[in-house]
Amino acid sequence: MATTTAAQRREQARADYDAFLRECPTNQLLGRLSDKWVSLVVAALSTGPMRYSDLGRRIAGVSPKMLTQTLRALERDGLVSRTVTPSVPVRVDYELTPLGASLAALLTAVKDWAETHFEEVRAARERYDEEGAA
Amino acid sequence: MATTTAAQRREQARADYDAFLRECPTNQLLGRLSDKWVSLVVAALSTGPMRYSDLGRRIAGVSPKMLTQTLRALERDGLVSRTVTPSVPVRVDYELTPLGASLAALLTAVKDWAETHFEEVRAARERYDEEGAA
DNA sequence: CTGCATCCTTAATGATACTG
DNA sequence: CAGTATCATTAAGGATGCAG
Repeated sequence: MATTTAAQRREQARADYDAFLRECPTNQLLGRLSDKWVSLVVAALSTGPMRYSDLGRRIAGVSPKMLTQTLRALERDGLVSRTVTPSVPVRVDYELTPLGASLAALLTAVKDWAETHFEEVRAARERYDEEGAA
Repeated sequence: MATTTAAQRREQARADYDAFLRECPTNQLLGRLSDKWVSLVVAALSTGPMRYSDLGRRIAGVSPKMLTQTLRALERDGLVSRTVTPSVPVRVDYELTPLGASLAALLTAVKDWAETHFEEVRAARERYDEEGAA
C-alpha cells in the first residue's frame, strides 16, 4: 500500500516536471521573453547598436544592475554582441547578432498578435469584471 | 539648478514608464505569456476541453491555488471558457475560446523558434561559459 | 563611462486545511 | 469535485556605493 501522501507525490511530480521544464527549449525561451527588460532591450537594439548609457536612458527607469544583468544574459545566449572600445573613457557598444535579430522578428509577431487582438481581450475583461460586480 | 538626484529622476522616469507599460498591449501579453503556468495550461487545453482535476494531473506539480489563479486570469481575458455542469458531484470543464486558440497558435510560433534556434543558443552559451572559465 | 558587490524590501509561489 | 483562505517561504527587483 502507498504510504506517500498527496503532498509527497506532488512534490516528486514537481521535481520531475521542473527538471523537464529546465530542459525544454520552449520554456527557456519563454523565460527569457518573460523577463521584464529583455523585450525592451531587444526592441531598443533592433533600431541599431547602442551604448550602455544610451540604453539606460532609452529604457527609462531601469537600474544599472538590471540593465547589466539583462545584457549579460542576452550576450550569453548569443543574442547581442558586446564591443569594448578602450578609449578614455571606455566605450561599450551593444548590438543585436543575427540570432538576436531573428528573435526581434519573433517579438514583432507577438506584438502584432497583441495589437490585433487586444480589443477583444479588453472587451472580454470588461464583460468579466461587470459580471463579477453584478 | 537641478537638486534632483539620479535616483529621484529615475524613480520619476520609472513611474511614467510603468504607466506606459501597463497600457501597452504587447507588454500585457508578454506578462501573460511569462506566467509560468499560462503556457502549460494553454498547451494542455489546445488538445481539447478538460476538467479542472484533469488539468491538475496533466500539469504535474501545480498547486490548486495557482491552477485556479491561472484559469481565472485566462477566463477574464476571454482566452478560455468555463462551463459548470451542476451534477453531483459538480463538473467543470475548461476549453479554449477561438481567441485562446489563436493565442495557442502564437505559442506554437514561439515553440518553433525555440526549437529551430536552440542549438545556436546552446552553442553560444558554451562558448560564453568557457571564456569566462579561461 | 561602465559595471560589480552588497544589502534590503516586496511580491509571487507553494503548502495546507477547510467549505459548498 | 472544485475551489477558497491562510500562512510560510523565497526569489526577484531595486537602491546604493565603490572600482576599473
